[in-house]
Formats: sequence, C-alpha cells, structure tokens
Amino acid sequence: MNLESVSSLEQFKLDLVKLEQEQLLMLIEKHQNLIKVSNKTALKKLPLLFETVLNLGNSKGFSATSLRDISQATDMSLGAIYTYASSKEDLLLMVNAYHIAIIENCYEAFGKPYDSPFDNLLLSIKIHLYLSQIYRPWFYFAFTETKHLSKKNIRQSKASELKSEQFFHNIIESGIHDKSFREHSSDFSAAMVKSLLQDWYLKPWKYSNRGISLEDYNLEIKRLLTLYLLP
Amino acid sequence: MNLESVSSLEQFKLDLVKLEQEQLLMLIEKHQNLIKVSNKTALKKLPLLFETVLNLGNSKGFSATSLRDISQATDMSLGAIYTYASSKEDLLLMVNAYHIAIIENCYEAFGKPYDSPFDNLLLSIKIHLYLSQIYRPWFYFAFTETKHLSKKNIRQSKASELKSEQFFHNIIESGIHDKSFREHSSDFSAAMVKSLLQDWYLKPWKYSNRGISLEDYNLEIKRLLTLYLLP
DNA sequence: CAAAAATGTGAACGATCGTTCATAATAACC
DNA sequence: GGTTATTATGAACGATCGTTCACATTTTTG
Repeated sequence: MNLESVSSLEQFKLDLVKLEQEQLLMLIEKHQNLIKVSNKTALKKLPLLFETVLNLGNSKGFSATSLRDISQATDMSLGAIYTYASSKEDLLLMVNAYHIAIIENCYEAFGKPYDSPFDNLLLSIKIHLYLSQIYRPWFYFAFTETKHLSKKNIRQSKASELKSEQFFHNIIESGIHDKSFREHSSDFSAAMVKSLLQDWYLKPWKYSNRGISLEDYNLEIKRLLTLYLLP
Repeated sequence: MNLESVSSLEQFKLDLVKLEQEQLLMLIEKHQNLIKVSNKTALKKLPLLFETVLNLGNSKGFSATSLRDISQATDMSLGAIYTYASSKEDLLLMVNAYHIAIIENCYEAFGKPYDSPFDNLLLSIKIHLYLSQIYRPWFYFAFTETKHLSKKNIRQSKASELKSEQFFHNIIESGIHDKSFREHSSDFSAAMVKSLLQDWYLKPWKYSNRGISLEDYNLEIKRLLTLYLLP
C-alpha cells in the first residue's frame, strides 16, 4: 500500500488483496484453538462464511440470523460451520477482528506523508471513503450490531472509533497550529468529518438514488472543508 | 407549540406533553382492534411499555429482547402484555407509529415562520436537536432496528427520512434562489446537516465525554453553516 | 490402492422463544 | 355489597434456537 494505491478505487482494491490474505492468516493462527480444520482449509472457506454473516446480519440482524440460515446460504452443514468457528459468537468476533485488523493496518501504512495538513486531511478522507466503500457491509454491520458484543469488545469498538477520530483531530490541530487553518474547534471539525464519512456507508441508498458517485461525494467534502477550514 | 416553545429545552419539553397525550390516544384508537383493554387503561400503561421496549431494545437489540425480559422490567405478566399489544411485532409498530406521529406533527406545527431562509434553517435544526435529545432512545432505536420491520414499513421509514431531509433541502434551495446563500449543491448541504444532527443522537457518549452540551453543538453547526452557506 | 487423516453430515438434545388460555384478582356498577 | 365487567396471572404448548456427536465421505499419505 502506497500513495499510488489511492489513485483510484480499483487500484486500491487490487492492492488490498495481499493485506487481506495476510490478515486472514494471522486471524486463523490467533484463533487456532477454536478452529478444528487446517489453516489452508480455513483460509479457503472463511471468506464465504464472513460474507454470509455480514449479508444476513445486515438484512435481518445478527441475533435474528440463525445458524441454519447461514448453513443454507453457504451450502455448508451445521456441523461444518462448527469446525470453522466454535460458536455463533465466535463467528461475530472473527468477522470483527478480521476487518478491524485490515483497516487499522491500512491506516498505519499511509500515515501523514505530506507537509501540508490539508493534503494529509484529504488523503485520510479518501482512504476512509475507499475502505468504507469496499467493506461497506462490515462498516454497516459494525455500526448496527455492536450491541451484541461483550462489554469488553464494545469498549474496544468505541476506542477504535475514537482513535480514528483522533487521527483527523490531530491533522486539524496541526493545521491550526501552523496557521494554515482557521481557528475552529478541532473537536467539532473532526466529528463533522467523521459524520460525513459515516453517512456514506450508513445511507448508501440515499446517494445511489441521486446518482452521486464516490468521487462526487469526495469532492463535495473537499469543497466544504476548503470553505470551512482554509482562511 | 409555537416559537416560544423553542426558547429552551425545558420549555420545549413542557409544551410537548399535550401533543404526546393526543398522539397516544390517537394511536390507541387506531389500533383498537389489537388492544384488548379500555382506552383509559392503555393510556396509563403503554408509555411504560414503550419506554421499556426502547431501553431493552437499545441495549441488547429488539430481536434479542424476549417478552420475558419486558415482562420482568415492567412488572407485568406475559399475559398482561398481550392485552396491550397483540404480538411482539405489534409492540414495535406502535412504538414507531407513536414517535413518528409526534415528530411529524411537531415539524408541521412550526413550518417556516421567518422570511430569511437562514433563520428558518437554524430553527429547523434547533427543533430537530431538541426532538432527538428528548426522544433519543427512539431515534437510536429507529436507526439501528429498522431492519426488523416489514418491507412496507422499511419503505415508509426511508420515505420519512427523505421527507425530513427534503425539508432542509427546500430551505437551502430557497436561500440559493434569493441569493442569500452561496451556490452549493443543496443535496449535499442538506445531507450534511442531517448527518450532523444524526451524530448527536447516534454517538451521545462522544459528546458527553467531551463536555459538549446541546447548546454548544447547536452553536458549532451555526458557525459552520455561516461560513459554508453565507457569502 | 489401501490405510489413515481430515472434513462433512444432519438427526437429536435441551433451552428458550412467542403465544395462548383457563383461572384468579381487581374494579366498576347499581 | 353483591354482581358483572375488566384486567392480571403464569403454566403449558409447539416452534425454533445453538450446539453436539456418531457416523459418512473425501482427501492425503505411504
């Protein structure tokens, strides 16, 4: 993952594949005590299982989704599912851990490469938009189904949320500090950016109905921030 | 409900009481065929039932909430609950219908009283913030639990969402038309306003942790829109 | 290709779910 | 205050849930 990856959504998607494989393998090794099949077999079938959990979970809710639903949708028997995950809750945990790992890794891979805070801000926004476009089912799932996690995992989830907001916050602070940004509340500014990014994956139907593309949306955010942040 | 109601959250809350009673009674009359007790009895006990559904639903999800949970939390027997609602789904429908009725009524009561589009916009924002503060449990519930409704009700829910966004959209359009606003995309501007309002009730913990009050938040939105919309 | 290892199968189990209903308790009425 | 109308109760029922496990099938190995 490098600055060229972010030249288009397609390029970004391509460059993600390697990271996905790595993270999936790491996940399997971490949960080895709960997985009864070999790494190779798990690597092959877990993606389908994850995809199905997200699809069914997003359409009828995770707790309303039965293992029989998942079994039918994946063409795996009930017993087979239990060789890839030790329980229904475990399935949830793995789906979350997998996506969180990819996303956090992706953020770290880019960092803040530019001198200009504004450019760094725009880059982070683009990355976030791309990620939420590609993993939209998970972003939506994570938002609406966090309540089914344990208290510890809910805390972790909120922390991760704050961490990414802190990322925007820091960039904005540095812009205010070097006088390239107006003196706004960086708390509010960061929250605003996050809420705009959120709207994109929480209400996709709104934007697709209006024929607003990802690039359009990205551009509008840029226009807004230009007027709001730059003197 | 009039312009004085919006002078403070407390005043707003007071003025809502009458509307709440009216709408609850209308709801009961509408669902009379599914309610086995007298209007008077229903009027007395439904609010507790609604509150409990929202509380439990928001903490563990609606489909993971059993009628035995609700029974325990309300000190009503299983049988008693079935004299106020004919099924679990009905409970959900009534909670939704009740709150939607109040909120839509509230919006209609105010309309667009000012000549200046900017003033009308600020008023609508304040009303929305007040409503989402008072009925936060429902706003959150409606957002995360829509998927448990029937397809018809989901369509209705999205329509209601779009309707309220259209309200902001129209105000912004009129501002652009009379040259008091800059020439932005009113689609994006309206979506931005909505997503900011959403963040307030979807992530309340974020703002309370930072000691940001409702009035603070309202003011920040005003500052943003001043820079973004006004020439 | 036969033996061994790995993976897949789905009937069966106990728990819990939404819902009903015969009956008890309470309130309303004259 | 006795009678009727209204509301409350919770054991019981069938359906469905997550999970297990004895066994069948497939793949790998030597």
